[in-house]
Amino acid sequence: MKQKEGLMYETAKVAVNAVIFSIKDQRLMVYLNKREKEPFLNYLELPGGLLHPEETADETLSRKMKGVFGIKKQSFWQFYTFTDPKRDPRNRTVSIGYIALVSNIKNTDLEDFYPIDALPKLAFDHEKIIYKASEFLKKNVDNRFISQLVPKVFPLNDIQTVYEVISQKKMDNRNFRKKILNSGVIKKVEVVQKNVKHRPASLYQFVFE
Amino acid sequence: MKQKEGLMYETAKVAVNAVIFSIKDQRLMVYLNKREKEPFLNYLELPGGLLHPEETADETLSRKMKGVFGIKKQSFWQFYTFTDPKRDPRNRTVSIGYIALVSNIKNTDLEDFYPIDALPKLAFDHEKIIYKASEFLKKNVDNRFISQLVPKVFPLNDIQTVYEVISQKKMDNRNFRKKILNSGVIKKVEVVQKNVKHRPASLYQFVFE
DNA sequence: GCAAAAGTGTTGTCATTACACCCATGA
DNA sequence: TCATGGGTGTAATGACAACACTTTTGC
Repeated sequence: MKQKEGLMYETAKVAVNAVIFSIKDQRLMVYLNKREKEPFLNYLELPGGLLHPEETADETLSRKMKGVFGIKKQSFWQFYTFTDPKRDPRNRTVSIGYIALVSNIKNTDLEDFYPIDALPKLAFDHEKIIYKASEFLKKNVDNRFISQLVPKVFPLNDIQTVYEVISQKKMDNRNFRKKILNSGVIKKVEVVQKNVKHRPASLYQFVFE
Repeated sequence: MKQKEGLMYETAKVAVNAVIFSIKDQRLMVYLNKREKEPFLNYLELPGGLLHPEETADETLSRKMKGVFGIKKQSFWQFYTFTDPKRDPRNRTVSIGYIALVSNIKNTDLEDFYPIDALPKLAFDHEKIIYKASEFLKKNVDNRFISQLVPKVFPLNDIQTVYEVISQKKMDNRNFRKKILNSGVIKKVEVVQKNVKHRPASLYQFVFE
């Protein structure tokens, strides 16, 4: 139960990795970059990076996410730390995993999102990190998360789709509407959809203080 | 979004710390040791230690917990990683926090458990770690956790107390019994309490496969 | 008028809450 | 016989599930 100091203890690099989820065409997507150097040259990988000397992991993530999809401080969550001694073949690196959720994907970024149910082989242990992240997400389906995955205003049916994709089950449309409207977490706004080739939907927004 | 390699990145020591909870006299208790060296000489601290070169954090924790309260592999959970650059005044150390739950405290160990609502000043950031751990516990009240906090067989009312202490609210005794019995997670065993100076209680056990 | 998605109510079942008294034992 | 915790039932309320058709728009 006591610690011994000594030469037997190594040090490690400490990294953060962000699993940035979004939803497109009723599929859960994750943001990946192509590696441009060894190891794992040309493999896809999660964004991330090493902690600077004076930074907390949250600060590292903020820095790395600056300007990316408008991800702000309150919209990411630490979910697990990966410590397999062989996870980086170069030297020992532990990775602190974060989840972030984004809604408004610019068209230029769209090609960097991949459906999580059909990923190729990724760099390092990033498949494992993504798997653990989606388990976490599913286990914590909650309006705070959901609200990150839709734009500021949205039709009710869109948010139902988000619930369905994350929880991986279909819901009854009437029951869903009753429940979310009675819960008081969303309210109607005074504009409606335009330029859709069907009946325009009323739009809603979350009412978090 | 891309990583740059270079001298600007430091390395860090990586530690685990275990927040070992138990319940005594309807209070949530945590296991602490007295530090026998600087820094924080004579302050109380959480048990833990540094990762060895070939270990995952889980393995480090298993090693440290070997023989301690009979804590086995399946009975601890990683909950958060602490990365404040100043959390250890000697050198940079990140700490991966784990929760463990124990029920059978031997009398000789009793004095090492402290009620979490009246802790003195602790070593390092261990107060913060304990706070975060109890938040996690409260948010994840669940039979898998609860079953770790009671002996193999127990009276129904004991387990109600455990629920009450963790969720921090009182429950109605009749409703609690109905609910837990209907849920099918516990079953009666064929012995009853003895040597109590009141009506002896029937005893139950969890029925996890 | 057709395609496409939006929107709407009722009923049955089940889970949750509130609530107060008698029982079995040891001292 | 008293103190201590163990053990029990019923009624009201609220949440959730199942279920099918009409509405509004663009083309």
